[in-house]
Amino acid sequence: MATIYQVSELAGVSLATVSRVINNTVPVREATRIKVEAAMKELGYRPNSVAQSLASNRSNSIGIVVSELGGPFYGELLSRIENEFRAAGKHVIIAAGHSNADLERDSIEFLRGRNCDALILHVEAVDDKYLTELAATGLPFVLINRMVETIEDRCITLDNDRGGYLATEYMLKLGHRDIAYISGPLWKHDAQERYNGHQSALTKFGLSENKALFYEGDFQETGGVNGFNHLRDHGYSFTALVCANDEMASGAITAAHEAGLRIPEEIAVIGFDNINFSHYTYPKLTTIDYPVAEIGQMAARWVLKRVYQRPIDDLKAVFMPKLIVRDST
Amino acid sequence: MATIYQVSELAGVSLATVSRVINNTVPVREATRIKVEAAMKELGYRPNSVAQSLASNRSNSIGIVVSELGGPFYGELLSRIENEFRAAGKHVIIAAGHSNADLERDSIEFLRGRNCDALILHVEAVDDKYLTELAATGLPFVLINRMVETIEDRCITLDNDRGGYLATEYMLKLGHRDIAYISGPLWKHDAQERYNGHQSALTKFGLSENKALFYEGDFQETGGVNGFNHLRDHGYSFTALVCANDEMASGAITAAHEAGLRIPEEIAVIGFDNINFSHYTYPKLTTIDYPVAEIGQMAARWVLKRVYQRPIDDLKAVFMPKLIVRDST
DNA sequence: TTGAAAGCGATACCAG
DNA sequence: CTGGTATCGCTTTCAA
Repeated sequence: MATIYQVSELAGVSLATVSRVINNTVPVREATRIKVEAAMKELGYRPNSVAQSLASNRSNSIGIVVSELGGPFYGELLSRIENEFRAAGKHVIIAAGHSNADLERDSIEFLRGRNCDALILHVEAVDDKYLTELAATGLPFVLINRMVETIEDRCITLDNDRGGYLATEYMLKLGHRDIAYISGPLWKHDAQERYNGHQSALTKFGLSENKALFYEGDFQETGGVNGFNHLRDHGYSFTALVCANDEMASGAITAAHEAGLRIPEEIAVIGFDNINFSHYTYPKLTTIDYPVAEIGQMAARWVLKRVYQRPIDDLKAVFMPKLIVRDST
Repeated sequence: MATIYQVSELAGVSLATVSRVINNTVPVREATRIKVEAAMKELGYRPNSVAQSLASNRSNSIGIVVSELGGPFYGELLSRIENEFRAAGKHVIIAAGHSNADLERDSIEFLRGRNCDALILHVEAVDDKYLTELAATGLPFVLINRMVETIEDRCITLDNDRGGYLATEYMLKLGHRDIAYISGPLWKHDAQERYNGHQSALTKFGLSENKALFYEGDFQETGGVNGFNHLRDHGYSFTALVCANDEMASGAITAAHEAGLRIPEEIAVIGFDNINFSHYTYPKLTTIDYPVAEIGQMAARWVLKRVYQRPIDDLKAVFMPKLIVRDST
């Protein structure tokens, strides 16, 4: 692989000049530029990005930590982020945190070690203190789907509370009064917030929550299945089921089918997230839209603006969920 | 951020020695190692991986090109690959090729520019010639889900032909004779192979293909919807539908529901890939299993063995698809 | 076992 | 506008 030195030699200019035409930072005489470009072409030269990073102290890479690489939710998120950065000539390094504090910390350290210019984090297990201290180190990063007061300006969130409210409110408006709720793990911020929203809606309608109609799931499909069965076995009867995400809703629908119940006639079901496959279910799932793509894009723009000084004006920090009515309610 | 130089100073040893304890390449006296480690700890030292890469001409990063970052298929693939490398202290840089030759080439060039030690490619649009030449440059890479004879030893594939055969054979064994087929874009190797398998099965059973029962889709859900409607409008009637992937099968099922048809009583449907969400459908989708996780793992191991000389014995090149019977047939 | 010193391939400041 | 040169942080001979 040709080096900048060989190019400068072939072009008969100094090494510094070649660097200039590569980065076209300062003006270079047209004739010189042409000579250099010809030389680069002839040698098939491509700058060594590692050397560039070392010299400039910029890696042009952004680290991303998400819980899982698989899964429709993260897929879409990553996809959008990659797109945005790719267009800007940056690239992403991705690591999985698996919703586990140690692994999340590991991933973050790992990425820091790769000299990422910035990080985009979707971490659930590390505590606020860790993140606050991380911010104090000067490492630029954005936090997705989580609000930490001390570093509020780095948070891009969805109003999960509102989403939870919307879901249950919709059921209430349809006339349901016995509404079961399958939650995500309550130690996760978003699960807790969605649940809060659910409770608010009940309160708003003058109802008090029936604990027998609550189940704490795991945000996975099996959680939906188990939750549904548990509620049917141990709980009061209910005509509506609110699930804290689509995977669990899908599981619940499967379980309902197996129990021979008709949806939505006998039980109405609503999910949350509006993942790509939420309409694979039958009947198609009514859900709350989580604008992942937009949030991913915004996170990328935050970095572009704050770290790379790109001129971007509107940085939006809080996104609003939206009710998507389909056939399961 | 502390540098190796500061560590060496604090520890009272030479810079070279510090490097040795970091990489524990050559023996270092126990006492020395302890001094150095203490110094590293005190300074909160973490090696600068960029500098390491430049000096060693090793980036410890593996580039991956897939068609889309979203989507259940690639998600699982990436997830497994990341896992495997993470455990080996390597990391992945991911780029999307979007099934487009220019973008795929771009992605590859981009990754080469980042000095990846190796590449794992799931590319569909670039031609064999390009890949062959790429191999000739000395860049180590594995090709997933595609066989290019000239670089056969770098290919890890699924026997798509066999998979297509299995799907149709199963329908035939169930007694179906009017079997419609919704294919992927035929310019894609895997789509073509799966289709070939379908034809072989028909032939094997002494049937000739009815072109009116063929539709070329796009591997997306809408392709399944359109395909189904097209076949119903323009084709002969059929009792079974073979789809070249699960997304299209899901679309077809939706369309069938809308047409008021019962599955599998009136139309049996089978998919291909066995993506995570293939059982979200109702009835649950019968399909052909594509062992993505294993293939991802194998690709990672290929790299670990070939590029990083890790002792790994069994490198398997061709994987076999498997019939997964659920409720849609 | 350890140290000294020569790179790795760029960037960027300082002159000219 | 262009050239010279120090520098980035670490790896890797070569000697000692």
